[in-house]
Amino acid sequence: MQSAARASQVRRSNLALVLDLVRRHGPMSRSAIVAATGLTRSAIAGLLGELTELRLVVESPPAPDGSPGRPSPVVSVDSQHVGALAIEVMVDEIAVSIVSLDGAIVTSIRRSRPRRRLSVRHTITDIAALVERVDEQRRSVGRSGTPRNLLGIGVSVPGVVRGADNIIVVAPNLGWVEADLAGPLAETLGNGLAIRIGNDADLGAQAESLFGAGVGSDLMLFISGEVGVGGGVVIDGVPLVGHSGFAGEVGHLPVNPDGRSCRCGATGCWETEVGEQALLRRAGLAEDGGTLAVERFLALADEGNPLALAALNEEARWLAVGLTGLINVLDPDRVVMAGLLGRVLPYVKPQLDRELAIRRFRDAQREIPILAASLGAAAITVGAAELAFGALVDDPARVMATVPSA
Amino acid sequence: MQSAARASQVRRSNLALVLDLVRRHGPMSRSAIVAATGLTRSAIAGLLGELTELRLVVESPPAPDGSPGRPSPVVSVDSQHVGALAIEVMVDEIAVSIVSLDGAIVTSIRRSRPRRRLSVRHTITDIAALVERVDEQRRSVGRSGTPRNLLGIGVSVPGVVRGADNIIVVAPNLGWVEADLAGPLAETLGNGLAIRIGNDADLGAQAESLFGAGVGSDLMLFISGEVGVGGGVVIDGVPLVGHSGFAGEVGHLPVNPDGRSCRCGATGCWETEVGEQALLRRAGLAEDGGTLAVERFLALADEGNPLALAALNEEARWLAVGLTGLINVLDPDRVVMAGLLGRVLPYVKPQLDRELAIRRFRDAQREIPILAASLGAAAITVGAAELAFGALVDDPARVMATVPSA
DNA sequence: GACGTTTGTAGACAACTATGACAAACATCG
DNA sequence: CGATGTTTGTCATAGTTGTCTACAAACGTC
Repeated sequence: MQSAARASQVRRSNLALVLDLVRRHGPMSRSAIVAATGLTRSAIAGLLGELTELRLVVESPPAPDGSPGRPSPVVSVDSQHVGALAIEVMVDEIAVSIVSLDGAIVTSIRRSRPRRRLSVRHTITDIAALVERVDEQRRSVGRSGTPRNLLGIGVSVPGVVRGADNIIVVAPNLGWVEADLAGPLAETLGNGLAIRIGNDADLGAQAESLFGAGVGSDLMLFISGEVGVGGGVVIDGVPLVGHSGFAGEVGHLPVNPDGRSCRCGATGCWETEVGEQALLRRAGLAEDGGTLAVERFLALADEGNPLALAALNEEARWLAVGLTGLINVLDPDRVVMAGLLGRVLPYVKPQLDRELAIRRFRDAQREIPILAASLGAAAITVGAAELAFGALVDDPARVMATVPSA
Repeated sequence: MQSAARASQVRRSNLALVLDLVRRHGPMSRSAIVAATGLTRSAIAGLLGELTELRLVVESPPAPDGSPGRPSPVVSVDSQHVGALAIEVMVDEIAVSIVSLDGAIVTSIRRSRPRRRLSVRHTITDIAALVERVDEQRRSVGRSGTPRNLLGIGVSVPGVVRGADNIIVVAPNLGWVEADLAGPLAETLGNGLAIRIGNDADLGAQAESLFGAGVGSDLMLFISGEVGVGGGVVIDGVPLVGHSGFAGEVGHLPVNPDGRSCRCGATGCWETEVGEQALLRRAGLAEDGGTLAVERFLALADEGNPLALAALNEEARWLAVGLTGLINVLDPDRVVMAGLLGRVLPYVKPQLDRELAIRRFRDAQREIPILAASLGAAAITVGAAELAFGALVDDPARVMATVPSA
């Protein structure tokens, strides 16, 4: 049940509303905020005063734009005061970044790692080392663009994460089952920052929804094809989490009962038909070739290699099958494809559109835009940081009360 | 974007909250409302005073229950003052009912109709005649349980409805395409009541969520198998409508690329594998046998007829395939099956559970309850009425201002 | 019948936004 | 260049709402 509204919640809600608006929209004039929110000038003045005092936004002197009337000062997100630590755990790499409140990646360090260091314990050690280096950079003088305070830590993981207790239920490519990363990591880092874990595709989805190809969408379906195929659904800017935090696992949509058996134990999952390995296999390349093989494949496709084109044909067919189901169930206003799927989209788009037109039975007039993600690899970084910013956007005053030099 | 909070919206929100609570929970003591909402006794007193004045709830004298302390009066929904007209358009039948605010069906008239009267024009004529009769009953003296004011009209249709303009995009079994039922119907009835149209499965889903097997769910997946297979998703009591109002069309989830071609033009839709016709066909009965054949089939299954049991086996298999996908994408806390699927559920449940356990790859510990709907045919009636009550639960004061004898 | 407990009521209080008047900052026009 | 009209920020005031506190009412228990 939604909780009851109190008078004080109004302030909290409006504070969050304005902050969220400026974050999504980017720098905007004070009067534009008045227009967008419907609140009065006095109310906005009060809210912006508080947000400025909390050092979450800054007001710049107005820039006369040639229209009559007194010009309105421009409000932007303050990128100097608070930021978040974004940690990305991938199969062959670990990355630690600092993201400022406006969604900019300020610092980022990536380090590849051998397959034998995939355990949770090794991962934590490696993360701690990178965090140390990033923190040095942050503290070092001369770097002025860096936020002075970290609000929290967001971790992206290629696996299923239970929202309730931050436990990684299963991460097939890492070989993790019911793994607790957040607890030991917090202990190791020992900086008291709150840690939240999220599924990489879900985080990418939220980032694209906030700052990328999903801006303005009321129901975005996000599909990310990396080694596996993941997905996320964002409704009016709010990620669909599901009952246990598992929503969006589109990779294991059954599409082909006669298909190959999947890592998950089932048969004919979407992932086994449209994932990286399927694409490489059909093109006659090594299934486990990784990034190199993918680049090779894309080059072949550019050259018009028949085997590669045939593989893309199959890809389009199976993409259409899965997308049809998802579109029928969710009725999104757009589909955003990221990772490998975003890269092959230009090649498969025409056939994909044709197949979708055949398979979707109603309202064929309206074509659902299928777009490539626009943030690239940054999406997951920004999305992970959003895990830490979430509390802030929910209740700015409460969170900032815990920051030292507020 | 969510709109800004104002002081007056607090009142509106809390008024709606309390009304919604009492509607969902049923009669409850005033102190229970205080506990459930977290508001103070004074605040609840004010809100209940207003709701009582609006004649939406009634307070009965407290019934001492043996516990110490002053007993609290019992608050229940006032079923006497406002109601809604629920109209169900089905293939072989039309029904018009009056539903009171507490979700009780007060009056209901059903009339079967021949296949040749399926056109929109005929449908409107038939509805008007039934509404006339229902209205007579309502006005007739002696019927004291009937609400004195109708707030609006909700219409359930077995087809895809575009939320924005109330247009029935397509209703395959009625042969309708881009049909406007609401406009002409409003003109014919001429009573000025607002008409809203909804998909039958969506409405059933909402009703089950409010008063049936979905009570207390945070993400319910509802699947209704009548002639076709429809579905609905209800998140925290709010139906998922999608961008255009099409969400929940699970019947056309592609599950079998080698399957039969579907009415929708695609191939291997879930509906063609688990729908009524598939079940009858596999049992060796006439596909188009309708209700009679279904009853025959269930009788055969009860007797242990091998062909019927084999058909149920196949049914369970394909149910599992579709459900796996939906569960992976949506992560519901329960699945509610209605119509024919609800009736065959007891037969297929064991095998369905086994197949789901194999196919679902993670968190296998937690079994997702699969329940039969508990409202039966009443679900759609109640759900249709909810289309009319929706505005009330959203902003009670505004809506009641338009009711005459408020 | 006294006591403790729970609950409804009433008034003072605090928090918030709305309203309206006024001053400041701009463009335009003569 | 100055007068005029427009837009905007600021300030004090008013209105609405829920909270808090004290008190009375209604119950069970001893």
